[in-house]
Amino acid sequence: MKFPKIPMAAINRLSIYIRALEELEEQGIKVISSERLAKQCGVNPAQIRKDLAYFGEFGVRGVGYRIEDLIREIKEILGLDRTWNIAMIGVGNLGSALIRHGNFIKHGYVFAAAFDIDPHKIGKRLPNGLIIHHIDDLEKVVKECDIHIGVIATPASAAQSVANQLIIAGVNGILNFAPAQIQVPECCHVENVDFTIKLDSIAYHLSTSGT
Amino acid sequence: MKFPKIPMAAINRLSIYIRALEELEEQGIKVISSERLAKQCGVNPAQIRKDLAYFGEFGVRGVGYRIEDLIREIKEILGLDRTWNIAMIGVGNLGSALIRHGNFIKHGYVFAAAFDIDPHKIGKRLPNGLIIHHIDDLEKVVKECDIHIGVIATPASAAQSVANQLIIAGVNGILNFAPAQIQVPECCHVENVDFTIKLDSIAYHLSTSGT
DNA sequence: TTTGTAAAGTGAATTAAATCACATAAAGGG
DNA sequence: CCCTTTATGTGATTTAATTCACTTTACAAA
Ligand SMILES: NC(=O)c1ccc[n+]([C@@H]2O[C@H](COP(=O)([O-])OP(=O)(O)OC[C@H]3O[C@@H](n4cnc5c(N)ncnc54)[C@H](O)[C@@H]3O)[C@@H](O)[C@H]2O)c1
Ligand SMILES: NC(=O)c1ccc[n+]([C@@H]2O[C@H](COP(=O)([O-])OP(=O)(O)OC[C@H]3O[C@@H](n4cnc5c(N)ncnc54)[C@H](O)[C@@H]3O)[C@@H](O)[C@H]2O)c1
Repeated sequence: MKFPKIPMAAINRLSIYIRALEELEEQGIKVISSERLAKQCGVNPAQIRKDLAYFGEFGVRGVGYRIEDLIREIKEILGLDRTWNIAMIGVGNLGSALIRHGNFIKHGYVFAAAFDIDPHKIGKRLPNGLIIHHIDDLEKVVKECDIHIGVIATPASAAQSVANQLIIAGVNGILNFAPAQIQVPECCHVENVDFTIKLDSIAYHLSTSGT
Repeated sequence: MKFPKIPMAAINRLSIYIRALEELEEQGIKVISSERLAKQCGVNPAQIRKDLAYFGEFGVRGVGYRIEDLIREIKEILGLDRTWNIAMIGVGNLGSALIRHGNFIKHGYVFAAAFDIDPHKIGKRLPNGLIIHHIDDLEKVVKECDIHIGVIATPASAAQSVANQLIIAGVNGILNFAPAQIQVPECCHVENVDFTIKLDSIAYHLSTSGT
């Protein structure tokens, strides 16, 4: 295959495929066809084959994909053949729930540091052992802990300033939970999570389908 | 305009526009052009005009959009000219953080009931006054409280069974936080929220841009 | 070894979405 | 009252993503 632009949607689907493949592997299944995998993921079989074809040939014609190998290959494509250290900014309601959550570590994401601006929280120790640092120590701690991803769980009003601090500290990947549109330079990649947009979409569907 | 299929992406953008418009309104601005709004939302101006054109004509040529009116119109399009009662299923880490969060009510989403299966939690009262019901009382409570949306915040292993119960209870809108692909009938609309997919996307970008 | 079959890989066709570019309409000033 | 400015609304165009349909290849059974 030549040099195609890879659709972002394809990247996101790779994550979905991994989830399904890991589940199948747990069930002891060794090999799967694009057709069966597609059914499980709710997509078109050709879609799976094309998504994978952007990166190489991973299947065996007439047989299917060896699950163990495919998981490893996709993880390599996505950069998940390593762990990623994450900084949590804003240890409130949501931030502490995320840190407490055990699922991230299973996928190689490690909360390696936490930050807040509230004097009552600074210095406190979280259940998992992390100490809450002052946001002004961000740059120092990011270096020390080799952090590459920042999660913004502050109020929306602080989101842009926190993003700026992250970028100065050399963090180029941001997961933003605040309902704010943050501006970052080219080098930085931001993903936004906004539950209310999802709820709005549900509300739209319920309204238009006569419920 | 005739009868175009409306892209789902357009619906999601309407939510984004509302957020921006509400912010502008707070700043005392009355009227805005598609160009300025587009800048703020990080999209193409023609995109905004086209998205709105699916539903009618809301602007004034040569002038722009009256912000107050446009907010009202978009809310009506999305079905946000009312409140929506929500049931939280699974009052754990994440579920309780969501219930505690004040932002949903501002957008007209009300947590009207909470459910769990853990005997230690059933009957307990949450900070906001809600009592945690047993999941088996779902159908009854859904009727009593006029609930139309269910939020699944249980472990992935319980997600499908909870979804089934929601549908039997007559809930046709589901926001699913569990990392599971749930199957529902045509009449039901599901939105999935999976943070690890977003993290995977960040990892991919960091890996491929030589960081 | 040969042959039948299953399923990956892929160029072509289709479908969908985003953007352009211009005709159109409102507002304001001379 | 007309002319200029401005920004919407939209058909045409471009770009992107998905799906189809066929070719290729590996394997297994005879
Ligand atoms: N909690 C939820 O369920 C939920 C759901 C959707 C969206 N969100 C969004 O996530 C964000 C966090 O929500 P929350 O409920 O945890 O809020 P919260 O108020 O409980 O926590 C916010 C934390 O950020 C800290 N903070 C404020 N400014 C800061 C700064 N400049 N640097 C570092 N820390 C700072 C505060 O001290 C506080 O501890 C908000 O933007 C909210 O809109 C939350
Ligand atoms: N906490 C997070 O930050 C986070 C992040 C991403 C995804 N998730 C996902 O959200 C879900 C919930 O996460 P959590 O951290 O809150 O887990 P949790 O274990 O803290 O809470 C789950 C709750 O669901 C209840 N439950 C289990 N089976 C049930 C059933 N059949 N009916 C009703 N209630 C039931 C449990 O009793 C428990 O109270 C999980 O699927 C998790 O993977 C959580």
